Amino acid sequence: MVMGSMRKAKRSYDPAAMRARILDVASAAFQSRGYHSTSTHDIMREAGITGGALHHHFPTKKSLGLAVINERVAAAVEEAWINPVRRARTATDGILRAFENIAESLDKQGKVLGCPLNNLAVELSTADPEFQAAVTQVFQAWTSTIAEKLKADKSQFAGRIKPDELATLVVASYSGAIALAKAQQSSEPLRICARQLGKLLSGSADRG
Amino acid sequence: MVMGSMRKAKRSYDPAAMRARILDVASAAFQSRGYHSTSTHDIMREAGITGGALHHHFPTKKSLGLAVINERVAAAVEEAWINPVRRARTATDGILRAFENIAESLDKQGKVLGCPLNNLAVELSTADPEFQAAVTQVFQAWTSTIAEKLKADKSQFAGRIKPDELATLVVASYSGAIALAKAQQSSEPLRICARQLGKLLSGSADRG
DNA sequence: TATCAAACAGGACAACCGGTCTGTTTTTTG
DNA sequence: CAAAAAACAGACCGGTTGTCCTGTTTGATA
Repeated sequence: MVMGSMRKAKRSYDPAAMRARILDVASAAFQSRGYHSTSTHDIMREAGITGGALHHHFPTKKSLGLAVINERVAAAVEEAWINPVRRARTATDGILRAFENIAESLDKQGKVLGCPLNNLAVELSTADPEFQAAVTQVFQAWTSTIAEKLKADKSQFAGRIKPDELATLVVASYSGAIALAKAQQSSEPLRICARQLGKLLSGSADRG
Repeated sequence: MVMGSMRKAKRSYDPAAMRARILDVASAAFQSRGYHSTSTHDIMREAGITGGALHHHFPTKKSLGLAVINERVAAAVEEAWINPVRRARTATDGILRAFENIAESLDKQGKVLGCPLNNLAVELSTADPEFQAAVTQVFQAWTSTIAEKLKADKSQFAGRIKPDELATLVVASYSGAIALAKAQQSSEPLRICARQLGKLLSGSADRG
């Protein structure tokens, strides 16, 4: 070990970047290993930071978990579902494309880690009221966006279907499908559910 | 503290009952708190046993977890889904009744703890291959039973629908619905999904 | 430039975790 | 009925966990 040439890396003193790096590492770790199986020391090591830095930005592990849900997980749901559905031509189109896009990205990756929201929802909902509230809020935004798009679709005349209920089924089907996908490490459940869901969505348009 | 009148409870030396009690406590604890959040000491204390007894029947925590999945969780799925669906008049009838029965039992209980299979599937599938295999097997038995019932239904003429795919959607919808129910601590998502799913199931019968 | 708070570094700690070990009691076996 | 095996009791251990504490360095402020 040559010590003479080793200089300590200077501190960057960029609190925003530090906080972002912690959230990056934490959200990735929580998704792949889960909240309880990830220790604060794991996060410190993977992020290359010390306990002081972690404690400064997130005094407790719980506060870090809440920040991951409110900032990273919410943003992920927005990118994968909320924005695509809003921009889509029709609700059905946006929903089925979201399924397909996620299924494709799963095939590209080696492992199926599951939906970050669903993972934390199942693990932490009953563990803590604050976690539950944070998770519920993201689910709510997700569901209501789909419901709004369904209402906006001109092909569905008012009263024939219940957009809020149909949106709930879509979210539930996706969450369950990705849970199945995680269990059998395959994207097939996602594609299967998309196909079957498509029948209901197209059927609702002309039958109600 | 009066010690003179205290007698040590005699050992029962009933290994089957001891093993059953451990599985009772463990499966209940795993469902309400999750696998990783439940310590072996928790189980020992709640079951009123010592480390020696626990280690004798289940040398490792993992072996206990596998036994819970293979014996208790599998049995729970059989009782709540597999047997009711087999005995039902039609597949649609059995499926919707299973949703409704579970929703009712959730209302009776104070808390929504989620589906024991789904909980452990999400928490442990990526953590260990043996857990994944055990979970997948239960999912498989569940799905194939529904698919078989769908095939047996005379109202669905052959080729019009894909029973295996429809069964996957049913299981996924239920798993996701109960995840939503757990998140918002309400049985509503379950009832909503049952209603929406009913449209697809009845529609499949006469339209395909 | 002196002052002060924010932003880290890094060690320490009590509690806890899963697993092991030795010993004792009961049942089963030969 | 002796011997062996099974079924426990209960203490113990090394490693890990989340959190806290004391410094030190930097940027903001006045």
